[in-house]
Amino acid sequence: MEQIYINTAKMLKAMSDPKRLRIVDMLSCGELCACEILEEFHITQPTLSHDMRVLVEAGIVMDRREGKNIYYKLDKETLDRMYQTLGKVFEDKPDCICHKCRKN
Amino acid sequence: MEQIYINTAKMLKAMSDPKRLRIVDMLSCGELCACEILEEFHITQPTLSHDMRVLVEAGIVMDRREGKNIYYKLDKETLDRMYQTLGKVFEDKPDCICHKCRKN
DNA sequence: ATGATACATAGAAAAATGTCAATATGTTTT
DNA sequence: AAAACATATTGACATTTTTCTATGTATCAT
Repeated sequence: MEQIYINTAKMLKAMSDPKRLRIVDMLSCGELCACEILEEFHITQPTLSHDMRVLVEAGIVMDRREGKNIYYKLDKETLDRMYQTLGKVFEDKPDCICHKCRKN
Repeated sequence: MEQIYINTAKMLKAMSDPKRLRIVDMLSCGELCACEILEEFHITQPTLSHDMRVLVEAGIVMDRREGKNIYYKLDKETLDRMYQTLGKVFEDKPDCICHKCRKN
């Protein structure tokens, strides 16, 4: 399987949970620390910590420590690339496998 | 959790598997029957059948029977709406929760 | 009708995921 | 140094997902 599908699928998977998708939405306009995010959900702190790690490892979110807090923000460049890639996946393409099939 | 996140997350989840994402890519330029898709993967027929059902149930793909074959194609309208929604999730928004947090 | 072809369903096993309570780590405050 | 605070890690358990083999169903060809 080509790497592009693997990478993109990993990011999609990270956002394929309603609460993680909402977290991305919350982060889309700026940084938030874990405690601010936690307030919006009925989950325990370790659960959020795990969810944030999923987003960070997918490359969607970046984290930094400031004193006691960890601040999270979107990696807009990565997210943008992913969005563009996804657009291409949805688009018609002249070299698509289905055209090969149709020749038979 | 708001329905928009639930619906969108469900579609993302359906595409969060590399092979299913590739199937969407293959379908982006036209219809294909199950056997044509199957040729491109090293999976059994029941596995593909299951994957296609995931895509259909997410609303991403439509199916129809023609003789012995089942043809699959993308539901472009649904996919387009999802893509637009995702774009809005990634965008900065004036009414974002993070602005509320920042006021405190 | 029979057999062949294309796909779906059922059942099962292994792997991944989601979630929690308990505890550890790093940072600030006192 | 001790306490308090914010977050991470560990270990456990339940649920979901992935994938297979075996079997069922629908359609076509003979």
